[in-house]
Amino acid sequence: MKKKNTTQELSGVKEIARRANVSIATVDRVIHNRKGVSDATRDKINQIIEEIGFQPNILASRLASKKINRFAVLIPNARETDYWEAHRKGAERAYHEIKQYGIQLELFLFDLNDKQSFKTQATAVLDGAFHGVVLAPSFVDEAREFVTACELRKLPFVFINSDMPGTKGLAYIGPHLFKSGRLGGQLVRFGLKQGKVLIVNISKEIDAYHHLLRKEEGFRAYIEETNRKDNHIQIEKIDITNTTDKAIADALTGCLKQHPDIAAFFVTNSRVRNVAKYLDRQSDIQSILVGYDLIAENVDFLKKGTIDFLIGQKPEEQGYAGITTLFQHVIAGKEVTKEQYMPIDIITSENVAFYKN
Amino acid sequence: MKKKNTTQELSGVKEIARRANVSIATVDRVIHNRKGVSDATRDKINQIIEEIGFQPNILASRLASKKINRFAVLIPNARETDYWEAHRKGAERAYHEIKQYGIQLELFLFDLNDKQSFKTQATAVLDGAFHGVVLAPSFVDEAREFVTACELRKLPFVFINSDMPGTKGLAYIGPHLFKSGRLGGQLVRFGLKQGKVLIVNISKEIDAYHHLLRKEEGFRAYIEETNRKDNHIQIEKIDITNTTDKAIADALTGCLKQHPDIAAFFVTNSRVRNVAKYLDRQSDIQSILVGYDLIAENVDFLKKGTIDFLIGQKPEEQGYAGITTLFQHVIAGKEVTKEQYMPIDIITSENVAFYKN
DNA sequence: CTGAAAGCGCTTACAG
DNA sequence: CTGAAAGCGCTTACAG
Repeated sequence: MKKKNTTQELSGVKEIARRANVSIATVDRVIHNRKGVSDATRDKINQIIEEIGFQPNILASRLASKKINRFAVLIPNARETDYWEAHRKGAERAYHEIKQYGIQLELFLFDLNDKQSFKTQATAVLDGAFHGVVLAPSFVDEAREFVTACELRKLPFVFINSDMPGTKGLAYIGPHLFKSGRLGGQLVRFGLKQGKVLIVNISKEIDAYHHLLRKEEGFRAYIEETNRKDNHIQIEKIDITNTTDKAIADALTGCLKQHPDIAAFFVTNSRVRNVAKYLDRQSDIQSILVGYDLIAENVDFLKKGTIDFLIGQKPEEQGYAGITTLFQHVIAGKEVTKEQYMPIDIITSENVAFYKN
Repeated sequence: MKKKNTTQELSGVKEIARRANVSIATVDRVIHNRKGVSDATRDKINQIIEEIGFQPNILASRLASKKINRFAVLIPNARETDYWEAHRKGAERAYHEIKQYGIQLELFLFDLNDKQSFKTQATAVLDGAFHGVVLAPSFVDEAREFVTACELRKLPFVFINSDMPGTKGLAYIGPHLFKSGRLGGQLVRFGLKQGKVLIVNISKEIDAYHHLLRKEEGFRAYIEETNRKDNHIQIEKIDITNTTDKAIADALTGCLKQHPDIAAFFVTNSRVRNVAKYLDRQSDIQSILVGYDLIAENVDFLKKGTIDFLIGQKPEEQGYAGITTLFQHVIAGKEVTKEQYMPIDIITSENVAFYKN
């Protein structure tokens, strides 16, 4: 049998119970804010907890408790690109690290081209008896409705990839959209000393996707700042809401006919692949191209030289941090950082090998 | 009292013991390769472990075991810059996440300008009864001697920041030095369409610091590749081993007298701050400056525009991964990745705010 | 070479 | 409102 360590019996529920002259069951009740404890006892115990700086042993706690916590992940499916695949992988990586603590993970994937699928999946989450949810609020109105329901049910939620200011989310994990746009401006400026640059927004619903517009604003802000000195850059812009290859090509052709002197392109999302594909065919054009996200097609164009810079948004880390943030809040009961801005990675053909996503 | 869960008693030492007709103490002996078990029993138990895919519950294991594992961190002190401070912070962050598993951490800091201090600290580590060590092999010969001693004592070690090919380290965690140099070449090339670039190595002992030379090689390789097309870039180089402000300024002045047409500088380490300080005083010079590491002074020059790009080497993550790698190997008994190349971050004035180190 | 039993620091029914 | 005791899945002396 084991000798009991009598020298440093200075922490733990047992010591608290001893000092308060109660049983450890009562201490446990206070620690977990369960009812059925007199105010006097509660106060006394809380004071002792303060005094000795009690930190519960999470190992023992999880081992003894058979309670299961269920987390839901509500994000787009990865039908079109592997961008959202990375979020999923990150969430699952975090899950594997903490599942021993009695966590279960469930994925709810919706179609980025179908609002209704978001609603369906969101309802499934609400019906599912979860203890926390990580979501990408891709459809603004629907997402707002969903998180309102979460608030009612006291179901904690974390935003990833883009946020919804004004909601009571536990945290936002993703890029600072405006500053990410500013960085795009700077990158274009490194290559383009003077001339015309085209901002390209490509998305089915550009009203809803205001996160693209926040990038555009950042981009404009940076360029305008530099223009105060030399006024060398002119900005044009185009919104493309029909996302087929052909429609995008036609839109760009139309635009270039109007502005044949466009020397640089800034594409506000991973759709830069479409612009790259288009430019690649016009073999005579040698323009600067900056866009977003390390999806496979984009990386090919980066290596080929068609794309100069990709801005990385760390989707894998977003997924990972979404889950660990829930864990910190729900299981460990710790304070979490409300705004978790990811580093905005600059990727070129020379360092792309070291970035997974 | 609790009801026992009788439905899924399909894993765990108890089940193994039941199937093997032995006690759980014997199962424990086999799991931990302790001796005092007959071959027949051992084989039978191992087979059952295979069969049911036994995964020990690390929570229960660490809770029951009062064993302490001690890790040592052997890195430079942060006297001159906060670069090595970041390594320390990363190691301590990892430590706080896993200390509940019975880990202790001890720091052994040496002076980058004093080989002897490395030797002293290395000896202290060897004398200290550790179960793992993370080290920066800043002094090549001394580090080689140290890790040879580690191998003899079966003390696992992990390299961070720069590696020592040919040693039996558990892992290397840091940048791919050659490719980091190539990236430097690409960044210079973005701004310099043609002209002369100066490679600057600044370090007390440049023979020992061959990691600077591996960056130089990468840089040259990239520039030579682009030169095959247009031959627009000429490379000069200078090694500065006297690292006082004045000596560096004098060396640069001498060099610029010889080559007044130098239009870009590539500094192979965090000493780019010295070059920036120098260039800042020659207010007429508008050259491109690329260097390494997000130390405070460098960041100031980046924001000011004196430095165009900083290449980040993720010191904090290096320290963090060093400790978690040891943990995975020593505590969790898992395979670890031998080469853990960090992403090579490109930092500009616009995205610097989102990188801590 | 092997086993019975106490213990790690908590949580959970159950009884009062 | 409160406590005694069993249990989580392991590890550790100790006795044989």
